[in-house]
Amino acid sequence: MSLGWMLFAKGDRHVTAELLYDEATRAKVPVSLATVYNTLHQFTEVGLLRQVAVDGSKSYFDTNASEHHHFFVEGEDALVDIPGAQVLVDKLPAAPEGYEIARVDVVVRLRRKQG
Amino acid sequence: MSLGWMLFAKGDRHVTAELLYDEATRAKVPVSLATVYNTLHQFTEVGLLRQVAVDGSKSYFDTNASEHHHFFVEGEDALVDIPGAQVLVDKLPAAPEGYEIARVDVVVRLRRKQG
DNA sequence: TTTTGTGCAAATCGTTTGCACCGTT
DNA sequence: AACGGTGCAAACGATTTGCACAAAA
Repeated sequence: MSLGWMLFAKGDRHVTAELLYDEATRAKVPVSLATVYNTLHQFTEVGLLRQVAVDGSKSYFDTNASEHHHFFVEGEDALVDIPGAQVLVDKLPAAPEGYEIARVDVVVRLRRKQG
Repeated sequence: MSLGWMLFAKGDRHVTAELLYDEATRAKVPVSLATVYNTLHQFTEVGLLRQVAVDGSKSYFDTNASEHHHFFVEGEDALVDIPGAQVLVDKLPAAPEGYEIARVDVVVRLRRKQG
């Protein structure tokens, strides 16, 4: 419950399990990391969160579960929403026989411009 | 070297480290998993492979390093190329100040149709 | 007392790293 | 003897799981 409030009270956010864990700890809510994971998964199953896989290691949970895409800043590991309307995917290929499209994820990978 | 042959002899492939490791073991090429990882990373640095992050856990290496996107079958963990020409992303948002777009990844998540 | 829910210690799994070994200069 | 390259055992970090405890029936 407390975790729920932390997640959704502040508007759209992208959290990693560890980030939420630290936040909870700082807020003197005593939970273990495992509990944070379990809670995040439960919210995800119910459709309140969306799990975003963007780089190999950690995974992000997005409190904005609606259709939209992401910027991902390499090296900084920051994830930023792109409003759904700003990306338009044309010409989606047909799904192979027997399968249907569950979701389309677009990740725009950013790199800090040098100079 | 042997790993290189395994990877590129069979045309376009998507391998996980573990898959390549099993293959090598079966082919009586004695390597450790760590070596497989190191080798995959070296190939990637040199631009012969492309690392694809598609779900939180394992990561895939694609022997097709050119610009193209992927189908990903949930539950089966299968990764399939979509020829580059079959996906067209319109209206890319501008990169935020100070950043440039490094790459755009599109993952079309598939689910087995029931019935 | 049984049953159901909750939280976490410990295990798991993919991945990385530091170092030992060996051939070459 | 110093150097460079290669492979891997062991460490690591993110995530999952099995189980112990507690409240409800």
